[in-house]
Amino acid sequence: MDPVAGTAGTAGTAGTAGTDIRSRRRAQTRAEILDAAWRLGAQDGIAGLSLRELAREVGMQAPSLYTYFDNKAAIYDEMFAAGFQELDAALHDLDDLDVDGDPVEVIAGAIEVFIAFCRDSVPRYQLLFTRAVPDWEPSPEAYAVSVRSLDRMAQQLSELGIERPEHLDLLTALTTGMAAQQLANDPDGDRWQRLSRAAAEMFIAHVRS
Amino acid sequence: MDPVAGTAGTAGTAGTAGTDIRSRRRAQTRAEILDAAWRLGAQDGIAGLSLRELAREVGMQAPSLYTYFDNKAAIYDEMFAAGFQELDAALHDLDDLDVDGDPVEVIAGAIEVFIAFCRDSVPRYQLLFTRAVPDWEPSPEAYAVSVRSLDRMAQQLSELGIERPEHLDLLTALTTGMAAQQLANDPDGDRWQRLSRAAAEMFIAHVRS
DNA sequence: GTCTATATCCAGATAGAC
DNA sequence: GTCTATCTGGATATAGAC
Repeated sequence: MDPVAGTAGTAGTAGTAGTDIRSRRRAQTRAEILDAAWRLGAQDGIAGLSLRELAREVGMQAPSLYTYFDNKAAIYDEMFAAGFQELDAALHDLDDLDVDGDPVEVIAGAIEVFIAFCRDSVPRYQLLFTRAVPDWEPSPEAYAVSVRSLDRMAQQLSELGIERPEHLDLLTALTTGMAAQQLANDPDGDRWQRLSRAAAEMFIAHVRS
Repeated sequence: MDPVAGTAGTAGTAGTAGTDIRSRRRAQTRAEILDAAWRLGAQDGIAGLSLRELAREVGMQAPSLYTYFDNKAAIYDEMFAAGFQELDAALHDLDDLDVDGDPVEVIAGAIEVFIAFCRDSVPRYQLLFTRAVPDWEPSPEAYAVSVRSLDRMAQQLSELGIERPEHLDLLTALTTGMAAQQLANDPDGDRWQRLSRAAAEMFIAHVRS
């Protein structure tokens, strides 16, 4: 009943970082629910997620989910924010190459990683980068997470000398377009992913011209 | 009651090209229904189309729609095929430039036209180029229409000397990516559309290298 | 915290009278 | 060809017992 190693959380608040035994258990159940949501999203598309199914997947009845999340939109919100944090992590590894890397190598790596990230979880791709879920859009808080993530990407590019907005816009169109084509038209192959280097060469040549 | 200028259609068949008075009236009502479907799709997203709403929009009760279409999927199918025929028409005008045009000009024009086409009708864009409608995919017949349309586009590009599959794949990714970014992030502006020429220059320079 | 039962609302599709 | 009435099945969400 007492805090084990409390830092800030008050027992019983809605935070996910509580250290109280109860809140730890609660956080774990929430994580299980979100895991199950990704799993179901991979089966029926993220837009097809139903709370009944989700509850069954974690072995409870649908109304019990409301103990852990305010509503369905809150579940999407948490998944959305978590997805961008995973994108940050995936792109963070590229930082090692930034220092003395050829821009072509860095951009090629970034495109490659981005497409791989999208392929790694189709429902995550749908939730983060398409408007696949009707009647839902990220809450301001969740949206802020995505903005920060994209800002960091722009920051990394500016360190390569790519700073003109037109260039950034071209690159985002190219990269997201390649990912979209890959998932839509060759989900099990690498028809667009293997063009990452060619795309990077094309783009850098344009920036330098 | 008698055929007016019959060519082939038998009165009462499912064809849309009948010349019988009855079948002409039927074709017109079908067209009205499809018009209304595009209109509603612009309001709530093409995925949110409901047969009840659609019926109300054309002044009938929902079950009456089944006189004109087998089911909801058949409505989507006709809209899908019609959308690609409209794309053909939009791109057909570019043929005039093909003969002696600079490839950069032709590609820039094609990108520009494609983005404009997508912006011209968001629900059409959603239906043709995204997987926005859950539990629906085009029938083989409708799909064949889209394949023919894309084949024609590839044919036009090969006349410009762009024939390597890798180049076609890069161009489709770039073009669809620009359209997607335009609609998602600047629906009322031209932030990506105005980059059509820059994108074309970038692409052609790459092809020539 | 979990359950059963239910409220409320919506969907696509069919039966059968007129 | 159009209608009313209905079937069937789904959804999110809440009330209240335990």
